[in-house]
Amino acid sequence: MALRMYNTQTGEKELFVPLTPGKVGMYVCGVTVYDYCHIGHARAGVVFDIVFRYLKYAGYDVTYVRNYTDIDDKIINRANQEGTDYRTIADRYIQAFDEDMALLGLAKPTVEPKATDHICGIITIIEALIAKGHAYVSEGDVYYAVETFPGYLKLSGRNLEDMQAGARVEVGDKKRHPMDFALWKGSKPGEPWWQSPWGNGRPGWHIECSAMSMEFLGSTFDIHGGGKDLVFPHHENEIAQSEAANGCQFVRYWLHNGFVNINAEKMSKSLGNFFTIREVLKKYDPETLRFFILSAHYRSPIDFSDQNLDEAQSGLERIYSCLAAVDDVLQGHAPSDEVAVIETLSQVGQELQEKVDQFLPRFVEAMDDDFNAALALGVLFETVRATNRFLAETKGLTPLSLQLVATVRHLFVEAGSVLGLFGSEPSVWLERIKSAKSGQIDITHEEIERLIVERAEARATRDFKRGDEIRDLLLAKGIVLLDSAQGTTWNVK
RNA sequence: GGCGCGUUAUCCAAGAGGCUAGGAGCCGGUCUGCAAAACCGUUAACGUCGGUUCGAAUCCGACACGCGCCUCCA
Repeated sequence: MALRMYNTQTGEKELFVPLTPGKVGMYVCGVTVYDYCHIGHARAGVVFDIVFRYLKYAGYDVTYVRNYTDIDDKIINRANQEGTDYRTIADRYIQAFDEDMALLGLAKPTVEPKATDHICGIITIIEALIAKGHAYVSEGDVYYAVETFPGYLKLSGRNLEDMQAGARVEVGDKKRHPMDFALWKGSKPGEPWWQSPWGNGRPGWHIECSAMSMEFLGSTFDIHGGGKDLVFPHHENEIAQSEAANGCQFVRYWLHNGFVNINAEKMSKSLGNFFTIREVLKKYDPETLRFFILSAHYRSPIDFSDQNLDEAQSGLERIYSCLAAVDDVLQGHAPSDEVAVIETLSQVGQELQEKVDQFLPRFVEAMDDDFNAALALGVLFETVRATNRFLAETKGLTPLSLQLVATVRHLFVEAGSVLGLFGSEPSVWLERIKSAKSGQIDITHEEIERLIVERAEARATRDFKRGDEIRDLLLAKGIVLLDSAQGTTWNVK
């Protein structure tokens, strides 16, 4: 099987063949840095992180470019509100973005360019567009004339007439056609500006991506990604700019991730139903959020809710618990490289061996099929079950069975490196979840410990009534007691 | 109005003509003084109505419901 991916432009899954064998150029629209990122940004970030990681895993030499749009109306507005300059705002939210994405475990792209570092490239493209008759100057602004580009709207499969029928487009008198869009905007007093052949001004939205992708990936490159909401107008406009200026195909594969919904409705700023990554991470572990995002196919919508996050956490805990048990077994029982003498596996051992043998082929098959991470997770869970069963039913681990368990561990590390999961020490991660939960209770650890001791004493004298009373008391406060041969520990419900 | 997408068991969610997806939950079991936790096992589904086919969640058509884009958006 070979990698196939869904191309928005054709509406089909296509076999991936890079422009240059062994190499991939990939550009993903980052963020406009004027506020903290929300869960929708988290999804886009994670989705294309997986694409990036999987391409590398598949052996490609990947150049991954993800930009910061650090000059824009929204940034300027925000700066005016706060009585500061655009740079302060942009830098603040670039830093916040970096922090959020690092928490979510995103690998660093090869390059993370800023629009304002590419003003020259932007001006060059605009000049070329004007020279070729695709753009025109109008009172200090420069606009792209959409009617001059025959392929306009080919990505979203629409036409200009239909678009205007529902028209909520402002007809600016500076524009020749209502759908024309700004490449360059003359600056008003007090606004940031750069010198240009058309006077002082700043770039419009869209053009920065054409300039930066061309700078780092060339006129034609393999993959361009972003959220579905960027298909129109952002990506259409990028195509129009780049293809008209360069006279060649811009992007070979267009990838778009689905939305994050709240109660089945798109999360968006205008609806006011959004959560920032920071807010969510106060309550949930970042890996839980990442796991949640990966539990659905990247093109489907996902519904963000406490219940769904809780379920994701339960699932991830299941995997980490299994890995913790595996590490426990492996600790002190380093599997020897010597092949065991004549030794055969038990029935459950053979079943696990089978899962282990199928693991990578099935994982790769899932990921090859348009990055189906949800299916890939299914493979992991099946292996977890087989491993748990093997561990539970195997007494006295032989060299062969230890080797098997060690292989399981390696496979999870390998798959985890592609999914950006299981980077933590399992026992540490589980402990962190526990302590995070304990932040939400109103009883001190000392008090809990005192009651546990009291209960132990009661049980020692077979005063089970008192013991159960204490257990119920703690349960009412959300504390679950875990009795074991080694004593009693506790957890938050 | 134009264009597009979706509807899978209690919930989340893969799959896309015949082959156990998976997770959470329920229930049963192991363990326990009893529980809990953990682990094991188990259950159930393809929106409605037609059509194509030996065979349809899967393909085709109609309908219903939900959603998205057409304005800034990941």
